This record gives sequence, C-alpha cells and structure tokens, in this order.
Amino acid sequence: MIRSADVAKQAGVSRATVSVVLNGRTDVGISEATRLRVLETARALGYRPHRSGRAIRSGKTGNLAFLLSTFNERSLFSPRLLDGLIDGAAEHDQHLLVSRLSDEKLTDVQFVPKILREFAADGLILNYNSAAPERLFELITEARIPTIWINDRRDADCVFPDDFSAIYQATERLIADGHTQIGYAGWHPGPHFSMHDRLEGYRAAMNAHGLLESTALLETESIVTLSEATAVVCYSPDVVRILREQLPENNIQLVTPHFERLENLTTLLLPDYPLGIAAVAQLMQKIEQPERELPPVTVAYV
Amino acid sequence: MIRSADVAKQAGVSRATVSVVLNGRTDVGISEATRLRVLETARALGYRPHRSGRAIRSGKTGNLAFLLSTFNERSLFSPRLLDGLIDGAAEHDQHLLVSRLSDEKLTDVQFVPKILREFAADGLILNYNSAAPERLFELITEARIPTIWINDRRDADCVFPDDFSAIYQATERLIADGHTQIGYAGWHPGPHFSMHDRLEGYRAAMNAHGLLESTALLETESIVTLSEATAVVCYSPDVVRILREQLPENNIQLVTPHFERLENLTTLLLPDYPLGIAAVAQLMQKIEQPERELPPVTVAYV
DNA sequence: CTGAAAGCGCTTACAG
DNA sequence: CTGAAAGCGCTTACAG
Repeated sequence: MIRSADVAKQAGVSRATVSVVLNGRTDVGISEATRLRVLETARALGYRPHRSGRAIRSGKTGNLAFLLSTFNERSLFSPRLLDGLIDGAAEHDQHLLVSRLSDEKLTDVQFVPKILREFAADGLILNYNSAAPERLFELITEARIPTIWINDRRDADCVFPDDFSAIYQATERLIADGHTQIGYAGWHPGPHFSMHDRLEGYRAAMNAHGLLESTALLETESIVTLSEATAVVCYSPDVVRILREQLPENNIQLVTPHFERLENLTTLLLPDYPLGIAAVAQLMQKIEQPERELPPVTVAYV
Repeated sequence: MIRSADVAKQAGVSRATVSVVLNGRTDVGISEATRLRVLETARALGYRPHRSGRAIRSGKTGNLAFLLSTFNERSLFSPRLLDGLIDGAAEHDQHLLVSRLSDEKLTDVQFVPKILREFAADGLILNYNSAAPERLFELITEARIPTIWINDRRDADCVFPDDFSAIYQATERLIADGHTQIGYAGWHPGPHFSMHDRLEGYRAAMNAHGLLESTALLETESIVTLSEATAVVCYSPDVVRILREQLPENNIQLVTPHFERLENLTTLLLPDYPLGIAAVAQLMQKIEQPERELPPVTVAYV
C-alpha cells in the first residue's frame, strides 16, 4: 500500500505538500515545478489516497447511502434511478452505498441495519413510499443522520416526480387540440401520493378550462369504458392497448412510470435519472445544513 | 457526534475497554458488570462507531465495491442480484458500494473511476462480461485491488451461473421421459460464454445417451422449426410461445435468465441471488489471500 | 513557498 | 481485569 508519505519521500517534499497538491488547493502557493513533480510521482507510484484518512480528519466519510425495501411496491427502483444517484454522487465526489431492507427485518425491534449501526455515510437517501414501516422512521430519527426521501411527498426534505403537472400538461395538450370530452384512465387514489396527485392534475386542468370530468378509475387492469370521451389521458400502459381500439392515437396521452415510449403515442416518462441527480443534490445541501428543513423538490416528467 | 471516548467517560472505563466490549472480543477478560454497563451506555448515547477510525487502524475499509456497465448488454443486473450482494456483504459485515461505468468513459485514457482513484473499498466485484472494454482490465491491474468477476467464465477469480449443467439437466429430464428426438432452441454461440456452454450442455447430454442432435439456433426471435423433435430444451421464453403451439407442455424444458416461471412449464431460473452471495464469499477469500488465484465457482440454476 | 507537529476516532499491544 | 500510550493515513493550522 502506497501512502502519502511514500509520495512525499519519493518527490522530496513533505506530506503536507503532497496533500496540498493532490487536493488542488490554490490558497497555498506551490511552485509549478514542485506541483508537477508531486503529481507525476503520485501517478508513477499508483498512489490511491486512503479515503478513511481524510474521513477521520474531516469528519465526513464521503459516502452517501441509498436505502430501499426488498419489497418492490415500497420502493421505486430502476437501473436509471441508480445511474442518477451514482452520477450525482460522483459529481459531488461521493461514493454510493446501497442497502435493501425487508419489512420483516424492520419489525424486529432488536434489528438495526448496518448502515445505521455505524457511522459509515454522511447522509441517507430513503427510497420508501409513504407506507414505510413505522420502525424505519424511529431508526432514522435515532441515528440523527441527514436524510432525503425520494419518491415520497412530505413536508420537507424530499424529492419526487411531478405527477400532478405531468397529467395536467397531458390534459391541456388534448384541450389545446380542441377536445372537450376528455377522459382520465388512472388508478384509484391509493397509499402512494402520486395516485392522488395524478387525479388532481387531471381535475385541475379540466376545471381550469371549464370542462366536465369523465374519469374511469381502475382497480386492476379492467376494461376501460369512457364512451363519451373523444380523448383520454392515461397512466397505465396496459390500458393503452384497449384504448387504441377505440380512439385514434393522437387522442391518447400517456404518462407512464415505465421507460419505453409507446410507438406513435405522446408519452411523458417518469424522470428516474433526474430524480437520482436531484436527490443527491438535496442530500448534499442537507448534509451541509442538517438543521435546515429543505422545501420539497419536484422533478418534471420528460 | 458521539465518540468512543464519550462512551468510556460516561461508563467510567477507558476507551480500550469500550472497544473490547463493543467488538465482542473474548480474549480479554471483562467483568460482566462492566460489559453490561458499557453496552447500555453505548445504546443510551446512540453511539455509532466511526468506520473510518477502525478502517485506518486495521487497513481494511469494510467496503466492497460492485462495478457494472451502464450498457445493459455488458452486465447482468437485477434487483435480486443486488440483494444477494447486499445480503452477502452484510453477512461478512461489509458495506456495498455501487458504481456503473459507461463504455465511453472507459475509452478515455485520462479517466479513472472514483472507486479506483481512491482507496475506498477492500475489493471489487466486476459485473462485466467477456466483451468488457480493454481499458477496464488495465485499470484493475494498475489499482492492484482484489477482484472477482461475476457472470464471466475465466481461468480464475470468477463466479458464474452453471449454464452447461442447467441445459444438460433439462435435456436429461426429457431423455428420462423416453424422448429420443430432442431439439435445442437457443442462441448462436456469441460473445458471452454462456451461449457456448448451453449448446455444449445439450450436446453433452445427447451424446452421453447416444442420441442425435437437432438444434435450431436462433439469431433473433425467429420461428423455430424442429419438425422431427418430440421434445425441446429451450433458453428463450419468447420461443416458448411458439413451441407451445407445436408441443405438449411436458415436452418443453425451459432454462431462463428471467425470474418468472412460466405456467405449467418445468423451468430452471438463473440463480441471481445465490450468485451475489457466492461472489461476496469469493471476494472475501480473495481479500484475505490476494496473491492466491481462486478456482472458478459455478452456481447452479434453481 | 515548505515542513514539523498536532489531531481526527479507532484498536492493539503492553504495563500495571 | 483495566488504562495509558502508540500509531493507522490523512489534512490543517502554524512556524520558519
């Protein structure tokens, strides 16, 4: 293992100089020749600074932890969300720790997840919707660790997709096309905030233009009958198949949590990558000012 | 932030005693009363040991890094694989760091991923199939970090699903049922080792029983015609739909990388969770003895 | 502009 | 059985 002392010795400078050069500090004047010599020596030796050294000195681990449920309904999870988090973390020079917890584990009062038992990350990104086990809230509070909630609408410290605006926007597109009989085919408002927000987005758009609502709320993938509607805003791609038999494609607006655009269909996609980026940005702010409650952040569908 | 010194002071012992008690060391005799007092004090204070402190002392970060490509064809990735890795890491008292790299980034010789630029993990689990960018190999070698390859068949230090045996076993089931005209519907051997292994598994089973091969190798989801076959071993679930129109369900054996069993169909599933567990176990061994080349490990389909 | 010293939180010998 | 001391790799004042 190469230490900063090895680089210093080899380059003929002190450890402090190595640190200053490698961290690109500009407040300390270092001769260009020395700077280059240190950089080159570090490279040649394959020096990889030990994160823990800095961590213990700075009080910051340089790690962010991403926590989700093994129970898929509880957590939004996609490779793109993970990419957003990883890229976001990298932008802020942080590593991303990942952990998944089962509800069963969380019901055990003895159980404390490793990530909360130790000080191994500077902050937490929680990917648990509103139905998260009560015990989880306790654990977070006890650990007193800066936390941002992702995909949950709360009073503060959260980042979530703007379902309201997405549906609102989709509805307005149909209105702009001259439609007055516009249906909404989505799910019954359920435990997740987004179900409620989408319905409200539709209602708000219709009301704003003095139009009458015509909703077909779904319990499952039941058949949609919106006989009087000439156009439909819809959330479930499963329903599109049925709608397509009844309506021209131009008259269907899809807003979807899936990532694939359906052929010839105007589609708004869940912004999972930007969600990850935004969540990390919020968490960094939260880490800097742990006491301050951050106002909720919405991320637009794309 | 609560430090071990705080716990020591509060409990009226030295920091060393706190360390010994909290790490459950048995080689040092500690009175039961003292032990309980330290544990209770730590709990009451909400003490969370700073990983970096131990890391810097022990030379081990306690982190394992999982590295994959943003290019999906390069990396096997599923929530269950991640669960396997996370649970495996937890078993060994390690955290899991995750990072994804795009091929473009890796073509840039200047670019060194954060995880290799710093010493932040004790070892690496690489989820890159054989077609990984050349630069990646260089980077790993330069960093001299214990590494296990997952889902790639190499000479050493790798963990991969046993595609050969899965297909062999599926073929033998049909032979045991009395079939002699057995087809294999899979993909042309391509860059990934598994394509080759599956075909060989089929061939080996047929040869072992003196039967003639009848393969329909697929380029895409083309129609399968195995007119003389009374039974088929098949890898692609897409092909099952077509086969089902030609054959009774009992005469189809599916081996699949997807996680869902098809109704009424004998199916062998890719063992992604066990793969994660096994990969971590191998990596822990590799970290302990970095010089030693570990023989390849296969994980059976389930 | 550079270097010696101190200290971050932890654990491990070692002395009592 | 317990505690004082040393040291892991790093960075940050501070003295020269």
